[in-house]
Amino acid sequence: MRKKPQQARSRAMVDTLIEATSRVIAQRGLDGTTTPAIAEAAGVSVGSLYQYFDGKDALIAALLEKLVGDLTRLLDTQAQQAATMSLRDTVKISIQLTLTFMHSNEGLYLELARNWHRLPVDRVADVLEQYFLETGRLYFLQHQLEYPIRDLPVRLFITYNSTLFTLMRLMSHKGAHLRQEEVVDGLTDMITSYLERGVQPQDT
Amino acid sequence: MRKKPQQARSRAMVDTLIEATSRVIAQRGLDGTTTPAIAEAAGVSVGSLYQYFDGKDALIAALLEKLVGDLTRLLDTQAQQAATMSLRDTVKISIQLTLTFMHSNEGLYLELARNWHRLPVDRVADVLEQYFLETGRLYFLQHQLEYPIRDLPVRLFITYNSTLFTLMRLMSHKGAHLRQEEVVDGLTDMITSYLERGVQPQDT
Amino acid sequence: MRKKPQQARSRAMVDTLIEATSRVIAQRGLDGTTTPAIAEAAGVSVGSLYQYFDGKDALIAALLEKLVGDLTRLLDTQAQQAATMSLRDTVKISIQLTLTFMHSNEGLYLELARNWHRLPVDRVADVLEQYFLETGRLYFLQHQLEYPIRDLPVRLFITYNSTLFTLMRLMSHKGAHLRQEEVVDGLTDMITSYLERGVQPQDT
Amino acid sequence: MRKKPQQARSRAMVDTLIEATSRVIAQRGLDGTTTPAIAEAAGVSVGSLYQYFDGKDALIAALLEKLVGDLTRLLDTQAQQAATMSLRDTVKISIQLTLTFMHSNEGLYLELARNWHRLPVDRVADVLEQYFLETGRLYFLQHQLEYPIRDLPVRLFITYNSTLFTLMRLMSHKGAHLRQEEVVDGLTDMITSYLERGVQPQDT
DNA sequence: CATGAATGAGAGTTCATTCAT
DNA sequence: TATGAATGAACTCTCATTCAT
Repeated sequence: MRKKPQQARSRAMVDTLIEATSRVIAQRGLDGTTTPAIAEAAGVSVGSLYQYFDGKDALIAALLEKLVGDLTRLLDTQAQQAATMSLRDTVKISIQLTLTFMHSNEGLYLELARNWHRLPVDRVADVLEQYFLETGRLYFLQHQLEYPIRDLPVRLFITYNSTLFTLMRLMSHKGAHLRQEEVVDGLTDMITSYLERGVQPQDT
Repeated sequence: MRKKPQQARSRAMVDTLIEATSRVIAQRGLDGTTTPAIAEAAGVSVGSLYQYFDGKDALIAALLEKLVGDLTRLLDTQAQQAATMSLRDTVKISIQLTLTFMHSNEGLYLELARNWHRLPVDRVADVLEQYFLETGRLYFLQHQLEYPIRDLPVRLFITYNSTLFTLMRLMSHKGAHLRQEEVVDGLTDMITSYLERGVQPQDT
Repeated sequence: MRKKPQQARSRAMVDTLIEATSRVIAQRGLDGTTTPAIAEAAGVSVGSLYQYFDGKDALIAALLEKLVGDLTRLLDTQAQQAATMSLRDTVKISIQLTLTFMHSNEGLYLELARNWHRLPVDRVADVLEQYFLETGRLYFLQHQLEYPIRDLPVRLFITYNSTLFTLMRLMSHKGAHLRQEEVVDGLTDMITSYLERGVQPQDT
Repeated sequence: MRKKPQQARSRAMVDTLIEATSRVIAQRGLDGTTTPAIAEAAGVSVGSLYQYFDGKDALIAALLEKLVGDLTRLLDTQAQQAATMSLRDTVKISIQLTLTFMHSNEGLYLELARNWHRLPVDRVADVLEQYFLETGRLYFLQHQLEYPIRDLPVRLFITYNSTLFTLMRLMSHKGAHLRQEEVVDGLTDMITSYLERGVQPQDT
């Protein structure tokens, strides 16, 4: 960001620009996200964009940073609730939440997820991983499972990538011959039982 | 395609161009794949490119079409062998094969997989699905399992997308703190047990 | 200049801006001298810049005007001393003074000299010419030379341009294979003897 | 240069572009020399410019390179003639030649000389220096002067910079109160006698 | 058929200047 | 009067595509 927003309308402009970037990405795709398009969507001149951001990439990075914040807040709430439920319910609700999330904002997050390899997603990935680790920890505390899950990092890596991309593909399906609910249930089943198998048997 | 390659020379040209496209995508990424770059890699003029293809998209479509063919041949062989093995072995070998495949051709297929949403991948997805369905059918025949698996399409959709994208993410990891073998084993475990649970109990 | 600085505050602002312009030119070169850069260097908003100056060019013109003043004062002192010395010493000291001058202020004057053709330098040139004419006049008075030098304007034009640009080139040399002292001595020699040859022989 | 000109019209294009650059620099100054202006002057699209040159700088570099060639040819001829004349005549003719040169091509070379510090002029400077050294060598051979001039590099540096910039300033003078001929004669006088003083007295 | 020169729309970016606050 | 947000013309450069040779 080039300028520290010192006036009230500056902060508004920053938000407007990030918001415009969201809309453009959602509506025109990442490839159609050009500086003119963003400026137009924000109802602002190109110059203004460069007053506040070093360029297109910086703008997208800021959007992702904002996403990190939003996600953190969302997941923090979620993690609390998750701990009180069964593993299966926790998993299912997480999957449904992800699906809802990806549908929100005109599919913005879907488009971002699709293009993960072209974006600075490390921070986002960290937040997600953190969420899963924390959720797991709380879950085990709650359920009095003494030993932590075996190979937790690997299991998390596999499960959240499987979830994310399977849902992504599901949403992209044109001739949706697959019912959304079935896929969610299938994923829930697959992941729950996989995670359960990682739970160490307690000593007797 | 503008002209049917009726002469040997023409077919050679078409192949050369597709092959050049592969190399450029592998080496410079999909975004770096420009028509001049392809023409140069093919040792041919841009004009010739347009003699045989309607443009860049048509060329990439042709490359994917060729990939469909290659994949079909590869998987046909694979399907035969798979039928004789246990489900777990079948799954594991499929995953390993996928990994090898993605590493081959200088990472061409990895780059294609990453950019699936920008490419006409429907035909490729169909072939993969077909393979899994066929493999499943043969497997059940071989193992005398009377009833087909429950919700087979859903299970296949979930498993191959999970596999594909988890491996894709694994290969893209820079600070690879995850051991490849562990992830393959984890995926194998998750998928095998998920599929097994879809097998209908036989009437007694 | 838009407003006559009638208040002390205003005059201070004008000076601050001109001083900031100096620094920016010296540090970033004339091409890198932008209005935002000047405003920032002055610790002032761009708006204020335009309160006191019609624009960038006006600011630079004001800087040159200030330079005219500084130069006048500097040279006035110099002219006094010069009159008491031999022609050779006068010339040498002038050259050395020019060199020192160009090195001062982080090379500001060197950068201005390099870009003379893009700047309103007429006034500066006039002052320099005036100095040389006055110095000459005093010199001849002092040394009881009845007749003025022949073609004085031409000789001055040639000598001060030769000095200025030769020194400028000397300072810009990267692989300085020429010793500064040698060049100063060479110039001194060339100019002194050229000027001497302009001195009219006195009637006897 | 991006492309080796393989077709005849390619070479023509390269020449056209360099020639257009010349005209634009001469007519609009170096600051007004933009890629659109060059393309327009060449009657060509911007794209073509980038087919043959890496950008504006490369184009200007090519122009200077051409200048090096032209200059070399011009000076080679000159050097031959110079050797047969007196030192004074040689100097005078060189100065007049420089003046003519700077006036030619609508003042192109004047504008280039003015902006020497922003251009890659090393090659040009080398050629000039080479010319002076060679001319000197031939001159001394011709006139049977046994010993070479003292401090030749310094004297050349001083004389050609003095000449170049004094003439440059002369040409830029608006209210030309100085007669061109006078300045040329003055320079000739100054330089000739300066060089002569560098000639070593022969042993007797 | 093959060539590669030529095109030009459009992208990213900068900065002198204006003007509402 | 001071501010700095906003502007937009202009610039450099890219690349898919066309078409004369």
